[in-house]
Amino acid sequence: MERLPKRERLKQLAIHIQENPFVTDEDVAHHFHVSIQTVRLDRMELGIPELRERLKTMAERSLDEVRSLPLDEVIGEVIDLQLDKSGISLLEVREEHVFSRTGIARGHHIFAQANSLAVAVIDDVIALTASADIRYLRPVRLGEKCVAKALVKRNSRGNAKVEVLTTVGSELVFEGQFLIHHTKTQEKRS
Amino acid sequence: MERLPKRERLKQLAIHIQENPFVTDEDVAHHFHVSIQTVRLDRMELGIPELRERLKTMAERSLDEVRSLPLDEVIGEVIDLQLDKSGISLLEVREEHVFSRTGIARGHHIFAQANSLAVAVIDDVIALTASADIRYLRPVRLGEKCVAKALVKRNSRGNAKVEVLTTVGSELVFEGQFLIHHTKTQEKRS
DNA sequence: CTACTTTTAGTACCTGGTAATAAGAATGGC
DNA sequence: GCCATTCTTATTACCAGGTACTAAAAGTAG
Repeated sequence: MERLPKRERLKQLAIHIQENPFVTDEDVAHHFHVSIQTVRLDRMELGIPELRERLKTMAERSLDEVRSLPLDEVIGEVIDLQLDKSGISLLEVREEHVFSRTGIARGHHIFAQANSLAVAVIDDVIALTASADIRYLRPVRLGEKCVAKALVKRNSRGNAKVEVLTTVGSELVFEGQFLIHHTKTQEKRS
Repeated sequence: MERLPKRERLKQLAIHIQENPFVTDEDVAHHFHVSIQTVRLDRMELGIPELRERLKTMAERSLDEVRSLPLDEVIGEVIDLQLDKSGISLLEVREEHVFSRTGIARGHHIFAQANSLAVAVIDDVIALTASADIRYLRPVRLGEKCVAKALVKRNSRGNAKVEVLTTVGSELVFEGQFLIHHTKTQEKRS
């Protein structure tokens, strides 16, 4: 590739990175026959984030689809729902939830119940789990009934903190603190 | 969180990272009340990659879905297709392909035509673009007809290199070298 | 030629690691 | 209790892929 005038190079560079988002500044520099410093200046000028930031954004995008659950996809049965306040759901552990040998429920099913309830309890069209701090206290077995109780601890604009406690009988088996990002509208279901 | 015996910590740590893939070793160390070195030893032992590797994998997963195009979603009209050899497609630039003011086609439509043809020309059930080295030579305008010609330059097991040249009339407007990953089967369409 | 713009290079620092080494602490068996 | 083993922690050197800043060199236009 021949060297381009700056304006043309900026244009081509933006396209190049857009279509090769895994590319390093060094690779771009080789491609356009300029120094790495020039590439970085160009990227700044174009407002294109560095490779690691781009990867992070793409990774987040990848997770968004997994985590965004409409109400009708809450894991378990919704027993009670007080939007922006609290909720309760029930999950009976069945064959497909457990490791085949041990009869112990796989952690991610327990998490899924809690996570989906945490999202569902937020009164907004779009609500996503941004982060979670969770704890498993006891294995859950085939046939046991998990009662997840969600409590909205805090709900500022765009961010909500939801605590979910899951019990079997009176015994606590799982607890989680979920940070939920949501759009700032206050009406999800009329 | 109380300190856990190693076996229990390994188990919990695996779950924690799985469900919080954006978490740093430092955060994990705080969470489990152990040193960062211990977390790293644990991660190694569990075979869990470092944060940046995880992000990269997730980002790649994010792109996979975008890039995988079945034949019936090739952008433009397939004129000729010699599997594992060559292909030709035609794209007429319409209103929805252009910037509203300038009548110039947005680059990514041109790319999409080429990319989808490059993927389609590979005789395999699953073929994905791994990387591309492309060049726009001339803007393409509303109403112009882009003829993309793909030529398979090399096709070893799992990897193929496909060159795509796009012309308007006899004028070259775009060229690209695509590296296509594919599963190693040799029969996509019987 | 001169003023301005662009490019290049170098330095210091950042983040989030890996790898290797070694000492300290904890644990279990005799 | 002692000793061997395992686990934990810390330190050092290094890596990759940057940002931020400074300054000199090169290029461009009037």
